[in-house]
Amino acid sequence: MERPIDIRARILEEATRLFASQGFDGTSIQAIAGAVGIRKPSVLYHFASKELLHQAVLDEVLSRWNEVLPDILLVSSEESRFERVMDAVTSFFMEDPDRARLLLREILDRPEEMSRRISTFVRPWIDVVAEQLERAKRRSRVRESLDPEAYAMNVLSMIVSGIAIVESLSVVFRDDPSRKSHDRFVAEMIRVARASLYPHEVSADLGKHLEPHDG
Amino acid sequence: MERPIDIRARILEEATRLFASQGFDGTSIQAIAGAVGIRKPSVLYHFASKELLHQAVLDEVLSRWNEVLPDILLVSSEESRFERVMDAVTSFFMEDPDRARLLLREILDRPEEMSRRISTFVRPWIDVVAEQLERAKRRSRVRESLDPEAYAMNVLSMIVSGIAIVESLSVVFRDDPSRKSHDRFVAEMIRVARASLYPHEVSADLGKHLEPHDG
DNA sequence: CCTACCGATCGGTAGG
DNA sequence: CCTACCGATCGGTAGG
Repeated sequence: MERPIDIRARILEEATRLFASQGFDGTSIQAIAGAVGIRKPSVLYHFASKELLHQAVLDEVLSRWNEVLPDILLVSSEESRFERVMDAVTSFFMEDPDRARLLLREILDRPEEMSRRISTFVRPWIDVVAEQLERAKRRSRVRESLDPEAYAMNVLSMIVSGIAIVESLSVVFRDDPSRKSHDRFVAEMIRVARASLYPHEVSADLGKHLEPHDG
Repeated sequence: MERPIDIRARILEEATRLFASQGFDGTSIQAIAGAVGIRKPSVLYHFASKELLHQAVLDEVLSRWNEVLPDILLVSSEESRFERVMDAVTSFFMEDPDRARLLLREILDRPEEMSRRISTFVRPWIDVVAEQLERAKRRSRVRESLDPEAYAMNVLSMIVSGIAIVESLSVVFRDDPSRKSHDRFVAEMIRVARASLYPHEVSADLGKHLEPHDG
């Protein structure tokens, strides 16, 4: 039972989990090896250095991001593009909150390196979305006072950070059934993003991302 | 010139800066000693262990928080309380973005410990603000669909995270005069928080936090 | 993929 | 506040 299958993938999996929760400096190769069930030099056989393993973990997250986003930009009509992108980004990070924690840590740990990555991976579709919002503004379909680029970056930042830390924030809620306050926080995050976009009240289908939890 | 004055305060100052930018695990006592201009064991004379220094750094940030917030809650009228608290929180973290980075790192590194601290330091005034928002909702002064507790936590999360990482996100803007895109991001953050609160368009005095940079 | 081992650095102590 | 030093752990290598 449970044959090795692909040790390299197992190392990446555990490294992702540990880097996300303990940080790069807080995670030893020893700890990763232990989680996989092998010895330290075996990890270094598959990834020549800790830094290269770190790059591989980041590359995996960013390449999955690149699998999802371009399709959505192409497929969506201009009208629904922003909503679709926001839904896709939210789903992407809620699917595995370690992605959000990992990227947030990277921004804190290596701000200049991540600035370059953001230019490469984020700017292209921020540009597309911002352009669409700009046009929508001229047609008065979104608020006059909205700053399209700044708005798009704020929504992205809010989603990534929010999903990364929601578990620790949930203690504040007077709720109890564990998962409930997590969902309330995320649903309100989406409401804030939408409500600050449109000039009028909207009662859109909030909370659609939460369905998997509800059953 | 530049006499020692208070070495203990200097250690706290450099430790705060380094913990915020490199993280706890990424900062050695050696590095802190070097920044202060003393030797490693001298740091450990003033703070018996790295962990105790870490606690002292956090305690200082949280006690400054406690100096500012309670007064604002007491002084503000119920009508303006939320706006006042949001302004105070924004000012607090923009005054020294290391505070935001430090707290964000703590939430990522020690989620359970920080949950307890959040219960102690944040919940009390989230409760007050949420109660006010609840009453305002009944009087239809804020949006029907708004979840007061979740909204307050989202705004707090957005402010802390946004200020912590704004420098890395600013590369996306087509701006150039360096500081400008930083300000645009923060101004839009405040606009998003306000616009998603009220049922009607508001043209409040946005960007008042940005004055120090402009003048 | 392992055992055995490397120099460097870690947090921390002794003793002044 | 310093020099000198401790054991433990770090990332990484040799060699099979």
